[in-house]
Amino acid sequence: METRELRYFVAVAEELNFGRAAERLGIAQPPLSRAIAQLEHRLGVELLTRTSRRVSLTDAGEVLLEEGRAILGAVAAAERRTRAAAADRPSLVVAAKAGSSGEVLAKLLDAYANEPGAVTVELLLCESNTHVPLLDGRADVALLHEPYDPTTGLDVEVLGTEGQVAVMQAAHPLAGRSPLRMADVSDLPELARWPRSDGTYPDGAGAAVRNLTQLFQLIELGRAVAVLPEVARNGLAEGLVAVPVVDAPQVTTVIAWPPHSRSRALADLVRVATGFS
Amino acid sequence: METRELRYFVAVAEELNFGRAAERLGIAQPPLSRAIAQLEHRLGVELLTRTSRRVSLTDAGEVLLEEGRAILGAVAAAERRTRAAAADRPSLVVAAKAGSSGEVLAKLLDAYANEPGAVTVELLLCESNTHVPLLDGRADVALLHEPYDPTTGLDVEVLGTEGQVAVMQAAHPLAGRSPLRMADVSDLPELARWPRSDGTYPDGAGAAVRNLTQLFQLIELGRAVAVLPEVARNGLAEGLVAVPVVDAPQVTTVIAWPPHSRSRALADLVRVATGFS
DNA sequence: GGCAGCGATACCCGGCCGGTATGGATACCG
DNA sequence: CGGTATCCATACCGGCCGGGTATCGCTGCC
Repeated sequence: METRELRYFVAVAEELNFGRAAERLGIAQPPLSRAIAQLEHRLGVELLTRTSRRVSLTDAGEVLLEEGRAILGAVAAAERRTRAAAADRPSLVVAAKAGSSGEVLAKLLDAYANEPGAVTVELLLCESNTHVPLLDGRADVALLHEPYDPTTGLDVEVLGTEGQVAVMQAAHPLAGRSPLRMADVSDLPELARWPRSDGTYPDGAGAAVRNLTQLFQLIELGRAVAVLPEVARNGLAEGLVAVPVVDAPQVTTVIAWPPHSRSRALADLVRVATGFS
Repeated sequence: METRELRYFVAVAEELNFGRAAERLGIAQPPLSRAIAQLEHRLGVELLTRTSRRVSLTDAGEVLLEEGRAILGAVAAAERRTRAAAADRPSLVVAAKAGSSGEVLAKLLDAYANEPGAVTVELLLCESNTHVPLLDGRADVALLHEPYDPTTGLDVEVLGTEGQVAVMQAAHPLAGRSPLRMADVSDLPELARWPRSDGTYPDGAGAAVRNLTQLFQLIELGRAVAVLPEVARNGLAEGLVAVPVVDAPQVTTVIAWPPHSRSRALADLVRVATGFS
């Protein structure tokens, strides 16, 4: 199985439409049809059911889609890491969610910079899906928040745990009540909705947001309420309040990296990070 | 980067000889040279340094070798799992080291067979490197022993922990002393040597063994001594003794599976396994 | 029933992969 | 010190395959 075949199959499986997939791949539709047919023939497995009107995935196709995405990510990662290893000046790329864990990050970078043998550290600030750059090799290490960021297939060390608070306008009806429970906020029409890992939004009435800047703007306008880790209390804007949500899941901040990583710099960074837990 | 290029590069990187690598790949040497040169050109990175007499890996080459092996394993796994998903009768393949953990395994398989919705379970008995079939998709789940089996990149649940004993002839000079320390046995000329993951043996004087049958035969002949998990006491042959080694690392038996696994059958098996810890 | 959308088929062309032959460099040996 | 064996690179050629265009056949839908 060649990566070209996997790229083609993943495109078709995601679009569920040969024409659009071909366009996305920058080739014509007939060679794509043929490539998929060849792949199915070589595997001896039917991956897609085509009624000449609608394309859908078989069970085997679902499996190959998942595996294929992982492989394509690994290939991209391999290329990036190989090039990075050839660069004479070694460096570490740290992925983190913009806005969140700013203090932990600052402390970590300061502490690491004082290490003997510290290398250049680049920051990769993400809006969401902070784990993705780790999987495709754009980052060497990431700060993630369980249970919101997926960590399967990654090595992790726990840095800390905290509860969550509901952030809202001081004038909000719930602002006076304390403590809150999840049931109090989960039905709010203005509860913020975050994108899923595929970029789509879950159904619901609340505001669809993509990053913390958007979110706080909407909260200040009274158009949104959000449940966030406790650190969000720090530097809260005028007119906003944070109310503890006692039964919200605990948020665990972890430092994560791809398995098999053997870089000295990464090991140092992780050691420093876990040192001041 | 195509998997063909990765296969070629991994072959050359492992053989460090274009001729032998080409032979192993079943192609002639010149196309292989060209393919590697093209790969280097496209990556913009020198992967191998060739003096027309000796080939060696650059730092970037080392990285790509490691990543490439993982990718090729993942590709093989994807093919196997896709085919398995197409088979109408689902089944689970469990990898385990032959001879070791026999009781745990028997209990586990019995308990799982009584589960509602249990699927057929196949056993894949390995001599060593039990984790490999997990990485290349020949197995869905494995029983591993930390710290001897690598578990990076796998999801694991701990099943149990035990100490280790030194197994030797009853006539051995150390047989009377109890307890032993690692220092007592680590210098023994007849201490058994196990293969590393690449199949080569570490240097040393002891007997080179590949599986437990060989090992016990050599121990009975007085040609070997081995440090093994405590379960090895059970059913020890006549004339052999097991002496506790107090400072040997604790052996943890874990059940491990590839991350992202979403099969119902696997989840059931893991639940059953952790249930009777 | 006509039409639009979509995948499959037919056929052609060019590039690339793989082959053989050979050159050039280096270590080894007499 | 020259000969030779070894090993990788280069040169060149042929066939296969991936990609293109044109077109057909099927299926919902107005």
